[in-house]
Amino acid sequence: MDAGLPRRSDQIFDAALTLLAEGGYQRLTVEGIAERSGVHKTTLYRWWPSKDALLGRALVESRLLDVEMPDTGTLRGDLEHLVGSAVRLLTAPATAPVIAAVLAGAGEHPALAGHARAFFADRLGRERAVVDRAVARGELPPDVDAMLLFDLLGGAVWVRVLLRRLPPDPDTPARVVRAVLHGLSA
Amino acid sequence: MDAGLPRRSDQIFDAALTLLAEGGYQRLTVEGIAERSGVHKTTLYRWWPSKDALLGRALVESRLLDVEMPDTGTLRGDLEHLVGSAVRLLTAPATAPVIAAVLAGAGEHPALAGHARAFFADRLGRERAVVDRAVARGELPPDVDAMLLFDLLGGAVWVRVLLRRLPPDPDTPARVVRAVLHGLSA
Amino acid sequence: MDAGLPRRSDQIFDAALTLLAEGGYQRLTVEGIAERSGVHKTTLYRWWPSKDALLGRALVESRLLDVEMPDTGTLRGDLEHLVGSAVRLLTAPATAPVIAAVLAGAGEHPALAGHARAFFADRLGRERAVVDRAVARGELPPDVDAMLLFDLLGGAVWVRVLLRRLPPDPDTPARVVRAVLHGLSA
Amino acid sequence: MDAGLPRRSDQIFDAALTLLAEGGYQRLTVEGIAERSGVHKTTLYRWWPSKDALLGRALVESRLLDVEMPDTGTLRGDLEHLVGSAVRLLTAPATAPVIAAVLAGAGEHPALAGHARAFFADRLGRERAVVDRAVARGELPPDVDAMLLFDLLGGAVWVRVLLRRLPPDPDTPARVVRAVLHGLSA
DNA sequence: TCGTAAGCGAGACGGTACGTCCCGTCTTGAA
DNA sequence: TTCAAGACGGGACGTACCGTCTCGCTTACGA
Repeated sequence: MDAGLPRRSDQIFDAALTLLAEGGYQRLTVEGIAERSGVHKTTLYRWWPSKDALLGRALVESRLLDVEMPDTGTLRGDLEHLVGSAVRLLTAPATAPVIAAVLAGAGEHPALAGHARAFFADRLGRERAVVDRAVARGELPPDVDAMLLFDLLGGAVWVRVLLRRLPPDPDTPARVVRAVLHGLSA
Repeated sequence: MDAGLPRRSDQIFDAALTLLAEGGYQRLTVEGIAERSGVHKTTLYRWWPSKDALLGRALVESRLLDVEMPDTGTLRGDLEHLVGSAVRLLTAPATAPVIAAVLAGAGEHPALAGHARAFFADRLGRERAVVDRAVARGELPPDVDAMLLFDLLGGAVWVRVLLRRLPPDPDTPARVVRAVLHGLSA
Repeated sequence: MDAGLPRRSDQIFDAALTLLAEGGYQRLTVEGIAERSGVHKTTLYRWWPSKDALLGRALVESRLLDVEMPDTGTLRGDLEHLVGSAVRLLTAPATAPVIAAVLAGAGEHPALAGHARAFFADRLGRERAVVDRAVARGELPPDVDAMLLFDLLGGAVWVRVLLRRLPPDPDTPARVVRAVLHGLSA
Repeated sequence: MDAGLPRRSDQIFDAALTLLAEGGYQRLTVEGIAERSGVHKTTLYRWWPSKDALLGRALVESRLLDVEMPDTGTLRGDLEHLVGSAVRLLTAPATAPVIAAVLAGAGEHPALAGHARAFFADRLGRERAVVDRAVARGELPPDVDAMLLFDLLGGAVWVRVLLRRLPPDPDTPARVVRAVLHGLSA
């Protein structure tokens, strides 16, 4: 896809994500990555200008945060699937610490924030297919604001899991989807 | 609330928040706070175990993140007001970096995360009054899930402002509130 | 005499000079000094801006290169004594490597060169006493150029020992002194 | 003299000596020579085991340090000429840093030291002609110690120029030669 | 009122990580 | 097959903060 990567880029990315998940962004150090991946620190700086650049690339290269787009035949089914995926991403031991760390770091590190933004943009692009099918089926009006739809869904999951730290609840996807589709007013 | 604070705690808190706003969490250093507040580094460590603890306390002490609860007479009005406040909090130069920094730190420092959680819980408690009035006016069903309501609103704002970094848009509050009240389905 | 020195300056200076004698200027590293002296590298940089500054100070502080000024009663005796001292300084296992390293380094490091210069100036000042006594005894004309005298003596020793690497010869002092006092012409 | 030299050895030697004169031994780097001479670093290491070996060879190849042997008809004239040459060699912008660098390197690198020693030996060999003529003219006794003669002259110049860093003085050659020929005693 | 203890300024220190420079070796691909 | 290009492991550099520590001064309170 794009040009050069160091020979042992796999070990490097693995090391970066593992350390990130283990100790958070704070304890993710270039020297740690070097040691863990068996590569010299100098080599890391040869390829990436900073820890963040390396991490961003590692996130893209690993398919860790990829979400499969559902096609259940109904909008409700697709959305519940997506919400479930989001909850899983935010809670599974393999992914939760990575996401938490990236988004924690994004606050301070513009580079990380950029990566996060690109991630969301890409995801939204793929989510639009779900919306398009729903519009074709007449489940959503043709002028529906797809971004708002996913922001409501994703934002709620986000707040509940990461900020409120609510315990997992199997009903959450259904309730959130229902609220977004039909509203909460009397 | 709890006991001791050093003599010049005001200067210290000011210094901390100012530096935070100026340079982000990254450039908020204990030595910087010490220098800026005319207090010795040792003194800071005497009173707070870490930078984050100091910062957490500074946030509580300053009323920077306080939000006034609206009472416009209609649910829609109250909610739009709250969404507007949230957007402002997340974008105003004085508060945005502070929030970003807190959430950055929260990922790594349980103490800060606790502060953040408490902040959300407290806010929700005060927001319930808005919901109660709406229920009394028949604008919301009595069994409405108030937390979900505010999570949808807040989460969408959150995602759009912090993760997607959308440019400010005066229509956002109205559109988000309408979507949450009436749903997006056809 | 002059102000601050770190607590363990003795160990530091010892470490510096030992490493210098052992491995030459090349292998004299700040990290090596730190390790050897049980002091942290940061501490060294707190007190001296560079390796050279530290080394210069170490040379002054240790009295390694001090030479006792003779007073044998005759000029010839005094000078032979001084030449012998110089030869010894340039050949003794404890001092030769240090001098070699300093003067090797002086070529590239102005700071070291400055220290060397100061050393020679100081030495010359003390050597003048020998000349003054000789003048008083009538062994030297009152307008004798003391610096030239010692430069001839010292320079010859220098060239023979360090540049020509001649093997030690017990007659050298006498021959050099005689040549300088009476000349070589027919 | 000895076998192989890389194709662009001229550029390489030029680059080495230029960089040496420009920035001193310190800033003479293999990578710098490679870049400057348009040759790859690997090539340099193929032909010379070290920076110093390369430098030594470059010095021999360039005739930079050659000194023409005078024949003025008098010993005093010849010697003053030689002393003047030495002073010039040690102070001229083109040669001074080279000499300083060689002697810096000589302390640590036997190869360079060998070059230096050979240089002095060769020089002395050619200087003997001056002495022989003077003996023939009766200006020096037949058993004069030629090496000592030149060591006194050269050493004094050495000390004054390199160690004491005395400012240039047109009288120096005459005074030094007179002292060496006739002595300093009353 | 006076001593004793807490608060504080001052700053040396060990320590971790940073990002950089250059060294000398090793690998690879094209001529 | 040779040799350019250059990636790599490695060592040291000098810097920024961290959090700990010891030392005295001063301020205030309680006996």
